[in-house]
Amino acid sequence: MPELPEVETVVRSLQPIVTGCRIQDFTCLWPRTLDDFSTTDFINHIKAQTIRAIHRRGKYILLDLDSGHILVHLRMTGKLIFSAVLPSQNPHIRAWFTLEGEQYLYFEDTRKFGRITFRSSLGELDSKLGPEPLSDKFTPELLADILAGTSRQIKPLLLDQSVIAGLGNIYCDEVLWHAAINPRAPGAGISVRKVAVLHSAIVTILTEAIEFQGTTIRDFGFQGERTGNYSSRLQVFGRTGQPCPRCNTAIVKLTVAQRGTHICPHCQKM
DNA sequence: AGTTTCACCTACAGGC
DNA sequence: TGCCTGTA
DNA sequence: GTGAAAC
Repeated sequence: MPELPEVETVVRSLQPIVTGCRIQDFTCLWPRTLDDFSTTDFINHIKAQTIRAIHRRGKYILLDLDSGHILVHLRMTGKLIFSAVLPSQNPHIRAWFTLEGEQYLYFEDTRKFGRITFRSSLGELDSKLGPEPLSDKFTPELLADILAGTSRQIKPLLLDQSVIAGLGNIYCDEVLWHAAINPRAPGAGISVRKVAVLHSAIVTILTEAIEFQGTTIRDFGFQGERTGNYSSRLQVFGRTGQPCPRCNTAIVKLTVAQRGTHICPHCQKM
């Protein structure tokens, strides 16, 4: 499940190899991969354009072209991989860009939830997403403001991409454990002290996860066989029944906002 | 506005 | 082994 | 992981 650190890892792995590449063609085997374009319309927008830069906004991969941008969202199982060959034996390849010089940027996606689209400008995307948690704009004061005004539960709030862009299920559980906050706690009720800890947990955990090239539980990978190494640093996610690293109480799994949620019932009391 | 449920798909783990 | 259910 | 539809 690619979240901010995984998407950032993909972007960094592709950055040195795709920038400067010229797009020759695009093939789509699963039409729904293209969000709101027919394959021919999409090709008309991107054809013969050069990829000038690759970056990330929230969980979106953005390929800047001479004119306009390709947006890629990996959702649950998507992978964007650069290769000189198209793995013909792989049944999960949904689409690919043919690049000049017999090279490919292919989109592999087991569950078919991932999406690719095109936008002339990024304004619309930017306005639907909340602040980047690793930008200077994301201050403890901003987080305090976000939480102060709402009775919404903290976990679904942090997962809402229009509130903060980039957190997903894994890192949400991790940061809440670090700040010792119950995932069902209303935003407005959280103490000033815990908000400060939560802010620094968000920044440090996302930063460290990027350094470890993300978390691989099952599906996440990039550039062939490479996988994330942050799995070994997880404190609560996927550790049901194991001792809390802080107090040794057994980690419990519950459901919050329809998502599997891992907490220490002692550290994260309501 | 906020919350809940469901749909979108495939693979795999666990129980029997 | 194989089916069914639940979960990512 | 996300968006639409329904309370």
